Amino acid sequence: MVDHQYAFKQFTDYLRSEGKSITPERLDILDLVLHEKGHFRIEDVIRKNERVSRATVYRTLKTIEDAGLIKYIRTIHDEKIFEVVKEHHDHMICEVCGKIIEFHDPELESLQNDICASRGFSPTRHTMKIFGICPACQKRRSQENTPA
Amino acid sequence: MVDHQYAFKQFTDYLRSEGKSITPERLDILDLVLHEKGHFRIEDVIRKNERVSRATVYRTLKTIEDAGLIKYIRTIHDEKIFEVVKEHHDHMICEVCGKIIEFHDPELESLQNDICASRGFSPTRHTMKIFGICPACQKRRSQENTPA
DNA sequence: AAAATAATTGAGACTGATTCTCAATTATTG
DNA sequence: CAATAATTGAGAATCAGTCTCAATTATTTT
Ligand SMILES: [Mn+2]
Ligand SMILES: [Mn+2]
Ligand SMILES: [Zn+2]
Ligand SMILES: [Zn+2]
Repeated sequence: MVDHQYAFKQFTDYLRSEGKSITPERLDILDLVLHEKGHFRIEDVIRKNERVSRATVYRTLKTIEDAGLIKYIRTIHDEKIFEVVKEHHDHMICEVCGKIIEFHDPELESLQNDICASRGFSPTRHTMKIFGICPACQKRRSQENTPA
Repeated sequence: MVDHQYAFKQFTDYLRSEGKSITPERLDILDLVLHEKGHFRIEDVIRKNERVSRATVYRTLKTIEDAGLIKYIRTIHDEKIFEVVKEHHDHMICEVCGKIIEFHDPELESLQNDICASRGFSPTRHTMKIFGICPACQKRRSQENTPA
């Protein structure tokens, strides 16, 4: 999904450009994060790392975020959920099962830019979350409401 | 901006429909909240209320939120910011001064619905935040970069 | 209106998440 | 390699938010 080689270069370049050290802890966390599929929580990273301390996990996730390699969203329950930054996309979040569906729509993006332009606002990034019910949960519900 | 009379009715109706009591604490908090202009933080409400306990402020804001009269967004620094629910709108948030600009665009809304429909997702609500630089901060910046 | 019942409140303890402190360790620089 | 600067780990501290439970207040019932 994401070129690890390239991500490591991005990260080390970022560290150097900021005068930060390249430490095994930082590289380990990045490696772990790159191997996560989809969305993950901080506690996942803490647990999967016997080696690196909790404090450093927090510090390093922040650093990786600052480097632009990961970002986070908030679920309906306000939980922080991280993900590796790929192409830009937005999210649909199921209020029943919590499933997160990613989508991207160029028309939507350009419309947003138009809206900003019309107000003299210079956008750098955005987040959009649509809450609702995913197809699977809709099906499950309609079945429950139609007993045999 | 919002009809207080009507908001109180909405709230008391909600409380009754849920078998909840109509208490002076709840009415006080709602009143305070309705008098807030724009966006406010929980701590604002706690401070402005010598009378009502912290726990009850939290509980009551949750109740008012459940009644659909307020909602919250997260700033760039992850602070919870409440606001009284008016017509639906989205937000532009200035990364320099923190200013929150509200906007509404029907085209954007219908496009979102189309996108959901095309994926079989049944939307109930959404939040969209565009981060960037507001007109005022843009002007300030360009002036600073053009010394006399 | 008083009694009985049900819900709410306040104070402070508690929780879980995140940040901080600082001495010990490790990376970088020349 | 020595000197210097940055990072780390362990646990203390902080912070927002939640919980407990006895005392209080609202609602419902006689
Ligand atoms: Mn995603
Ligand atoms: Mn708003
Ligand atoms: Zn679902
Ligand atoms: Zn601004």
